[in-house]
Amino acid sequence: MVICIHRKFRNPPLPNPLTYDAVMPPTETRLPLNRERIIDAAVTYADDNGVEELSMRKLGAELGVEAMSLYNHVKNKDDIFDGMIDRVFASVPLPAIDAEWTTAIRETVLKAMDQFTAHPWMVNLLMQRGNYGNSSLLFMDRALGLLRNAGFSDEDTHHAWQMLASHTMGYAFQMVSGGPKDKDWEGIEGQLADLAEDYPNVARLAPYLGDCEFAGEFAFGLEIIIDGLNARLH
Amino acid sequence: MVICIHRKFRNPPLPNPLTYDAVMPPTETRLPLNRERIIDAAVTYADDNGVEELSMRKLGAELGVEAMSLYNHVKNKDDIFDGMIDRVFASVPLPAIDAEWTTAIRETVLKAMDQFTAHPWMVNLLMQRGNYGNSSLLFMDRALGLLRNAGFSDEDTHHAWQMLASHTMGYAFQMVSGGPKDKDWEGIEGQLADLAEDYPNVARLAPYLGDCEFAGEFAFGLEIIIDGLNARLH
DNA sequence: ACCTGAACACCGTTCAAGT
DNA sequence: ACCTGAACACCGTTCAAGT
Repeated sequence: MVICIHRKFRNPPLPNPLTYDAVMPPTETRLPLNRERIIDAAVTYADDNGVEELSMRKLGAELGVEAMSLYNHVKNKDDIFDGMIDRVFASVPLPAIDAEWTTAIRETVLKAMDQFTAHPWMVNLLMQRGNYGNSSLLFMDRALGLLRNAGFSDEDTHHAWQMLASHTMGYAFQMVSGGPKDKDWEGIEGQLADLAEDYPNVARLAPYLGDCEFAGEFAFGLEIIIDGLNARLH
Repeated sequence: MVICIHRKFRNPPLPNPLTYDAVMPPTETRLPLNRERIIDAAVTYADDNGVEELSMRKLGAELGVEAMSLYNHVKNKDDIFDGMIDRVFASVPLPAIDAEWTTAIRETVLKAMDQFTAHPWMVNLLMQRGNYGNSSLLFMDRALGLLRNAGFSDEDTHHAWQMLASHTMGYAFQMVSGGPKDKDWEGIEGQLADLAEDYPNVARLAPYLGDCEFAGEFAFGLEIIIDGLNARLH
């Protein structure tokens, strides 16, 4: 959760005013608003409540400020979204550019997926905003360099990266789009049982679709892709 | 574009009232509103203007009706979204369940991709709504049956399908998320030239990233995946 | 049965006004 | 320089009222 000192001055005093005054004297605890704090709060809020719940007014409240104040530090809501995307990309460790490519790319892709699952709104934002921030460019540059150094041609480097990115985004997508939103899974499963004669294969594979132990699935496909690319390299 | 007869009665008369009266006598041309017509209009509107532009009020206007009338035939906006998704899935030809699996699955996946590119909003909606409508279930059931009949175990069938679906959604995703939205491509390319020393690999591969002849890319990866899956089958 | 206007509780964003 | 209140032009959705 975002720690919001500012806000406390607008609310009733804390249970123990002595500790309160001692720990945070009003004048210096009022840390100034800035872009970084806004992005931080937005990421946290989206993690906790979903991006679709994020609004300028709520974000302002979270920071103890009116919505309109945000516009002094941020261009608009899309700018905040771009900042959130960049923040996530910045948290993915960059691949060593001259390592053995199969293990290095596997590691990198798995780390990226970790971040995408940790921030389920990421894939959504990426789709509507694109990914041309500094962090994403740097990340991409390193990955391309790794593939190039491994011996892929320019064209095949692009092919390989596109394929790895698609696999990653595709799985992240499936994870996020997950289940039906409004209807409960109970209803769906009951429906599946009822309609087993209409969709026999879906019904039989429902257990796999349901629990969907995700990491294993993703790694399975990743190996096939890496193997295929490696075969084409030699 | 949606043909909207109803609306004409709220607007100034057509240039030639004689033809007008002859062709469409007011009483019977007023085709009643229903779910299907609403979904139709929504698909067309989203194709033309993007989903983010679609609102109940605009959709109503498109149909010559107030926004509130829509609620007589549709639960809410999400219900419309679900209808749109189902409509697209219904337009993908189902795979023959007992054909040779590699050619059949390739054909099916490519046809699905055709629809995803024809309706760029599809991937977006799918992500926020899930895909458990009748058409998508039927489509999925056939695909799973095809893989099962080819000899895959239940578990491998699920793996294979998940992988193919991820590849498809991932590429569709990349296509949709395409370029940066606000900033113009000019600016980005100029920036890339300026920052060639920061992102040398991105800069060198920019031509591939830019034009991105999409279908070839997608097919390239699809072959690798099909080959890999086939190897694991035998 | 179907459509409507008015209303409610929200949005993102602008702008003049405050300190 | 930073924050604010009021306002604007939009949302999705409900509901009582019309036919």
